[in-house]
Amino acid sequence: MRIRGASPGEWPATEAEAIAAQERLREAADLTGPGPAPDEVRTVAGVDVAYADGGGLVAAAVVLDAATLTVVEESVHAGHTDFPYVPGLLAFRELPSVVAALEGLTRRPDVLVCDGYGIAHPRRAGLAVHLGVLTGVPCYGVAKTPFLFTYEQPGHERGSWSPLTIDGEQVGRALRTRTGVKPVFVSVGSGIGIDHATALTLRLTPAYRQPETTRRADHLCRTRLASSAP
DNA sequence: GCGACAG
DNA sequence: ATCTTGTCGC
Repeated sequence: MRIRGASPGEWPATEAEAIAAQERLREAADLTGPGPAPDEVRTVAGVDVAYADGGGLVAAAVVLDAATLTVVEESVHAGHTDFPYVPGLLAFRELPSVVAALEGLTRRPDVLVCDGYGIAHPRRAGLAVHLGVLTGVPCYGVAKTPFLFTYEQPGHERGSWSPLTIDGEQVGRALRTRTGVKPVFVSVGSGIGIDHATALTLRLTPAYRQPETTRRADHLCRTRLASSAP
């Protein structure tokens, strides 16, 4: 898929620049409307990155058929990053390689699912917001561990959820994807509402806590990194 | 004031 | 994220 505006020319080099860029980005997010309903979603793409020592990395994008959860297409990109991991600035570390992996796809998926957060973020500009704005593809995030918000434990049953709150504002949901298993944290990025994001996530989790999209992408980049290690 | 903090 | 042994359960 082709991605516009991914020019590395004005990529932030410092934390201050990155934070300023996020303040502007949050204005660009499309947080209106429900976005595509699960039944309208034909293909879903998952993205993930695996890191080596010294900045080496492999990014992967995997497109699944939303109905059968079958792999339709895969793309990997081996590269590196100089941006360190800083809580709140994950996007600047992962985005360039993720975009490169997405550009290797021949199709434009209907929805994008990534690791980490969307608006459940200190500046409402998590990785899913960046990706959604940059690609124009409806995008949301599914994270495994809590970040900067408060929430009540959702019900024990698969499908139950509770709101994620920052200063009284709802920024996502703690969603139980498997009965009796720790919840995941869903927050929208751009182009899709939390209801459809929640419903789609449940369709993507027939057997495991994490969405199949994430599992496939994780396995792909991890395997590729291992087989290319020194 | 200090620490914690998606991956 | 990554580094790691054994262990419980289907």
